[in-house]
Amino acid sequence: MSQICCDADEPPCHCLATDLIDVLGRKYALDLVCVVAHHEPVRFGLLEEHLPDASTSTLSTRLDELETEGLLTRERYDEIPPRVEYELTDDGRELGERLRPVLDWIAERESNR
Amino acid sequence: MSQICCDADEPPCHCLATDLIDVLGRKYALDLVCVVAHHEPVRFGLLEEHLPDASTSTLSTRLDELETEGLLTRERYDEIPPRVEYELTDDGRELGERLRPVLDWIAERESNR
DNA sequence: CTGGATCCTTAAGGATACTG
DNA sequence: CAGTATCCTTAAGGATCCAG
Repeated sequence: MSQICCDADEPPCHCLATDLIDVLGRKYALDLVCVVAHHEPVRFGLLEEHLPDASTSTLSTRLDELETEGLLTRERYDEIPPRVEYELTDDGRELGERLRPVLDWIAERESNR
Repeated sequence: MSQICCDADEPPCHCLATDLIDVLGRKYALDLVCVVAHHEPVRFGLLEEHLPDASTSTLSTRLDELETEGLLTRERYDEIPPRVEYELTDDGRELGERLRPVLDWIAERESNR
């Protein structure tokens, strides 16, 4: 935990107050990282199918935020009808891999009930 | 990502919609897991010092939730003035360890700006 | 000291309609 | 198809005060 929090004799640190943590805490953010990781390149419509509880607008803003945070890219193809594809950036994949043990553990723990 | 999301040809999964993910997404939840992990057994007052932006009530409810989720324990000592100590459960420590690579990466990424 | 109770504010998210 | 714009609801969180 050394990098995560200060030592006992140090003044309190606030290392976790980052924009990224903030964004990842919002609804469907982790889900999006996960779904995109597994289906990239993935279109908006498929993301909606995977997250039917999320409203269009929420999904849209979350994707914006994740793009702003540099975790994924949005590629727009000028076709009719329009097509847009989302992919993870290298950072997004790195995060996804580090997230995996956490989410696996949570899923496994959930199934033991 | 196999455990986290369905295969491309399967119907969409919703494996991430768990109470735990929900709670961990709330404000200061990750911070608490981290601070408790590094300072346990830790008293309420010290948690407040570490998270000065969090209100007393938020901290309190978050601790309740984390206890309900089985991630930490609250030990009350009948003294005057009262003393309460928080510790992680085995599950809490397990989560903390799996969270570490994620948070380390975020912190490191943050510092490269 | 450790909160619980209360009240209040804000912002996150949902529903819907509309457009390039 | 892939959103954006708008409006609205709800719930999360903050501030404050009080109590064991």
